Amino acid sequence: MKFEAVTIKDIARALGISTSTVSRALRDSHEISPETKQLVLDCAEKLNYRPNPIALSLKERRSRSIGVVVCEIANNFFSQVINGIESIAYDKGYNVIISQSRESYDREVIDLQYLASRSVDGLLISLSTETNDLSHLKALHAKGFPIVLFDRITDEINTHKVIVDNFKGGYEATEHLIKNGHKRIAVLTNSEFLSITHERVAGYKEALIANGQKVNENYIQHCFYGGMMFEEIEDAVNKLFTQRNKPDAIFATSDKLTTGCLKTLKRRGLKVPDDVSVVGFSNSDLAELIDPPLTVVRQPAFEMGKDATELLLQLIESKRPIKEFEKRILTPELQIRESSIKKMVIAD
Amino acid sequence: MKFEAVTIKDIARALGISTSTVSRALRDSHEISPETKQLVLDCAEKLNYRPNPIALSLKERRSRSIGVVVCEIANNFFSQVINGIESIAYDKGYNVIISQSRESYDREVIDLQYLASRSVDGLLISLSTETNDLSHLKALHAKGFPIVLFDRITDEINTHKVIVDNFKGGYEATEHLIKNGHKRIAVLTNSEFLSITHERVAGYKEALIANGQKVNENYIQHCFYGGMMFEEIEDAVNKLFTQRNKPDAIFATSDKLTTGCLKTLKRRGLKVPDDVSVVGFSNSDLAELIDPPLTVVRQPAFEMGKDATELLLQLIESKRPIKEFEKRILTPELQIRESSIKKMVIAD
DNA sequence: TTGTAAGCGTTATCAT
DNA sequence: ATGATAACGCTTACAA
Repeated sequence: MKFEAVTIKDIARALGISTSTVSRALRDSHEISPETKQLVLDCAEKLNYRPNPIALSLKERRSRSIGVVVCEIANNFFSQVINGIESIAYDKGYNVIISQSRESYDREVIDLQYLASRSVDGLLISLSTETNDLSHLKALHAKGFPIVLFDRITDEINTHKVIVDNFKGGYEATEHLIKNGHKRIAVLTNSEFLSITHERVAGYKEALIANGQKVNENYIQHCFYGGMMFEEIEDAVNKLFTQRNKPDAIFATSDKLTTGCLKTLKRRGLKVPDDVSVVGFSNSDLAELIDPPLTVVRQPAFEMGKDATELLLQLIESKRPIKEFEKRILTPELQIRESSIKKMVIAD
Repeated sequence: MKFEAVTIKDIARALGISTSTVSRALRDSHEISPETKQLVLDCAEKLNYRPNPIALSLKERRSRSIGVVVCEIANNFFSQVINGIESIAYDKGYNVIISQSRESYDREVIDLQYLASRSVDGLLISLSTETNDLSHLKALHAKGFPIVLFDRITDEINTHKVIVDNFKGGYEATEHLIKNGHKRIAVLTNSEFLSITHERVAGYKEALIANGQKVNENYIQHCFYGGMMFEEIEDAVNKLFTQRNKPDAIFATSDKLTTGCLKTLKRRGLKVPDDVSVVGFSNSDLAELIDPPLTVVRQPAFEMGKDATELLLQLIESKRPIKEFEKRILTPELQIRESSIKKMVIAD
């Protein structure tokens, strides 16, 4: 009882004309008589004809769909990016096919391979935390497959990229803590494989140095899986607080790390900001309702999704090869909510 | 410079054999000599052959992809549902194509039509707030197109459905407020078109009645667009607090309404729970970190996505028509965090 | 203006 | 065991 869809053939048969005529009439070709055109259009309407996009894809060698690979959908930042992606894709008549790497290199490779085997016209990808070897992406890119990297990027592949100014985000967050008198600022961050880690930590370090503070490697805690399992964050935070010189502030470099950090501190009975101040990357609505309202670095996620998609469609639809690849750098916003940061006495 | 993909033809040519032989070898047909098979396999490997899923789709009249229509991706609840959907789809080798109605009936119709025109094998949908007329879905369903409804469903279509026990969620949330002595409990809810609205409000009303309280229609505020624009929530909350008999508690029936409600109260300078207690549906991680930690009704969103997808794939892959459609009802969890609710003196 | 036929990549049927 | 051919639904030279 599968439903048989109406094809161009059915219309042709019904009208006693050829399929090519029908096709032309539907595509509004000028080389067709107005009468026939109307006839076909009416018939198509009556039979509720819908062109088969798959047949079209086969013919045109394009699917009008783009693939998206992110580590996780259920994440404020990425779901907002996807929102941006979908908004542009919808406008341009493209489908969005989503798949999650779940921070696994193997899954990323599989996802990529699957999507790229011509079921999508191009790819938007934010690398998984495990991804160190980029041969899968390189191979694809070398074949001329349109790819745009966003958020977690790599310099090993020369294509369009969209990121926020992670250095700036890290710098400003740290600087804000310093300005409030903090002297022992720790950073809770992701895998060292990730570009965002380097950039945000670099900003952190630079802010310390620019303000005459020393970088203390013990204050830098990496969560390899970015907190996919909560215990990872818990361990990292615990490590920070079991050293002699406990930090007086923490800068968390991602949505998940920020939430996890707050949760862990609460469990340890540490008050924010009385015992320790916290600033983190966060795209959650709730940051301002948290106890106390949190100072956060907010990323223009929606815009990132839109930009990345625009660039990708540009790649897909451009006839001639792109001369130079664009690296678009958006600006993150430090949303200051004073109560979340303890004013320390600045003695010097 | 479009990359030319390797086809079965290329292998055939390279080996000087026919495409049918290649096809058979790749599909591991038994009616083929081991030598040829090995030859083909090696060659395919060498040329890095990938079957073209589009050609396959055309042939098999199935795309191995499913469509998902939700009002919004950047929403804790829905992104968690999508996570569940993706997890099952991935296991079963299906692609997930997402599109957002953005609470617009027109977009929902377009999305549906587009997805259903044979580019997906089935559809998972949670209705938009504007959706009152169901003819688009009915037509599709009547044609035998596999559809599973989740969360915001309708009884007008006889197919598999997955929801949480919204009545129970509404009942327990309200009951919890009553148990703490609240006498003037308002409800902030969605459009009257939505099933979730009816069910949750019904639970609310029933809890009131069961506890000897009267239902006050002035305490029931609907946000037609579910808070897509924040002002809507602000207006609704403001209405609650400009009547003579101001509520002493609010039950918010969705993620977005809960957040928006808290935000509005804060803007109005109303303290939770000193001035008004709040309980809401919420799937945010941050509920427990809010000030004060919020008592919420949490929905098993991931499970909902998984269940809906399983049912859909069952529909898609079943040869014979389903005898009876299943309505799966998951259980929401009332996560009580006492500090968010003011203990009122129970006088009677 | 309209029809015929080839082709997109694959598999299934029928020969050989 | 292998090859030729048709078919999936559509577009587009090329003919008529």
